Amino acid sequence: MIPLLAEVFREHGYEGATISRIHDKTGFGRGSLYHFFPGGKEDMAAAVLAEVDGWFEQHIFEPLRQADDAELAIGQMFDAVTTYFRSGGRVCLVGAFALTDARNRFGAAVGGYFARWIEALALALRHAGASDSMAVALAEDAVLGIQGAIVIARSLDDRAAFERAMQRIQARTLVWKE
Amino acid sequence: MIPLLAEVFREHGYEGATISRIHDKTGFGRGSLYHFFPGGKEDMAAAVLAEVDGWFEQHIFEPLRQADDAELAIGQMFDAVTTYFRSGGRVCLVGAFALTDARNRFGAAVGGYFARWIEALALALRHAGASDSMAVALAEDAVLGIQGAIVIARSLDDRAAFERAMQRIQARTLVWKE
DNA sequence: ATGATATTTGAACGATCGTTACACTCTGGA
DNA sequence: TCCAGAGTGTAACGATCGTTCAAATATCAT
Repeated sequence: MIPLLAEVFREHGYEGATISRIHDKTGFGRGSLYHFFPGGKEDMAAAVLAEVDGWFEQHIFEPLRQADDAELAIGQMFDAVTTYFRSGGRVCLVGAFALTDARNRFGAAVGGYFARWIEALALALRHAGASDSMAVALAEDAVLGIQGAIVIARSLDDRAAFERAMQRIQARTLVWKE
Repeated sequence: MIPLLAEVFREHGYEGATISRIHDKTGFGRGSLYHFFPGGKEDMAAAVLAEVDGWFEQHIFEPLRQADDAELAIGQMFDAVTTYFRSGGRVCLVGAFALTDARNRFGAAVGGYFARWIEALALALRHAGASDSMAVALAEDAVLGIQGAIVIARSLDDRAAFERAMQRIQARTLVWKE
C-alpha cells in the first residue's frame, strides 16, 4: 500500500496527490485511507517519506557505514541507486519535495535524509583513505550529482544520460586525487 | 508581472500555484489575469517558462556560444547562475517542473531548455580545446551538478553547500584531463 | 454463537479549485 | 466630446478539494 501511495506522491507531488488519485491508485476508499492515516494527507506523505528513508537506511546508508570494503560498497551504492530510480525514470520523492513548499512541511525528514546519505558516503570514503575534507566534498558531489541526473534524465527523457552520469560520478568518486 | 508569476510557480509548483495565490502575489484580479492569459493557468505557466528561457538564452546560452574567451565565459556562467538561483535559495522552475507531471504538459519547453544549455556549454568547451565527447560529458555534468546543488542546498537549508558545489564543479569543468 | 474490534463504504460537509460572464473604469485618438 | 477598446473588479458557475461521519461489513478471540 505504501509503495502505491509513494507512486502517487512521486508522480504528482504533494499538492497534486489528491485523495481521488490516491483512491484510484490504491483502491482504498476514503474511509479506509483515513482509518490508516488519521492525520490525512500529511500523515500519508509522512508515512511514505518514512518508508523511503527506511529503505535507504537499510540498502544504502547502513551498508556504506558498515562496509569492510568501502570501494565495493560505494560501487554497490551506484548500482542500487540506478535500479531504484530506474535510470531516472523514477523521481526521488525527497528531492521532489525539496523543490516545492512541501519542504516547509517535511523539512526535518528531507534534510535528515540527505544529511545522513552524505555522512554515510563520506564515512565510507574516509574508510577508503580519503581525508576528512576530501571525503565530505566527494560525498556531497556524488549525492548532488545523483539528484541532478534525475532532473536532467527526466527533462531530456533520456535514461542513457542518467547512466552516463552515474558512470562519470562513480569514476571520480572512487578515483580521487588529493 | 511575469517575475511575480514565476515566483508563485517556483514556490508552489504548477499544481500548487492557485489563482488565489497568483492574485495575492501579483495584485491582479481574476479578470485581469484572464485578460492577459486567455488560456488560464497553463497559459501563465507557459509565459513564465518562455520568460525564463529567454533570460537564459540572453545571459547564459548565447554568451557561451559567442564567447571569444571560452574559459572566461564559463566562469561567468557559474557566477551568473549562482546569483540567479541565489545560492540555492531560489529554485530552478524548469527543473522543478521536470520532477512532477507538469513535465508532461511542458515537455518540449523543459527538454529544450536543458538541451540548449548543455549544447551551448559543450560548444564553449570544444572552443576551449576539449574533444567532442569530453565537451559533452563535462557539459552534462556541469548542468546536472547545478540542478543537484539546488536540490541539496534547499534540502539542507544551506547556501554555503551550493557555493561549495559551484566551486568544485567549475574547477573540474575548466581543468579537465582527457 | 456472541460481542468487541478492525476495516470499509459512500454520502455529505464547507472550502477552494479554475474558469466564465458581465458590468465597470480607464485611456487615447478622432 | 465622444467612442472604441483595453483593462479591471466581482459575483457566480460546476467541479473537485481534504475531511468527517454514521452505518454496514469483516475478522476473530472467547
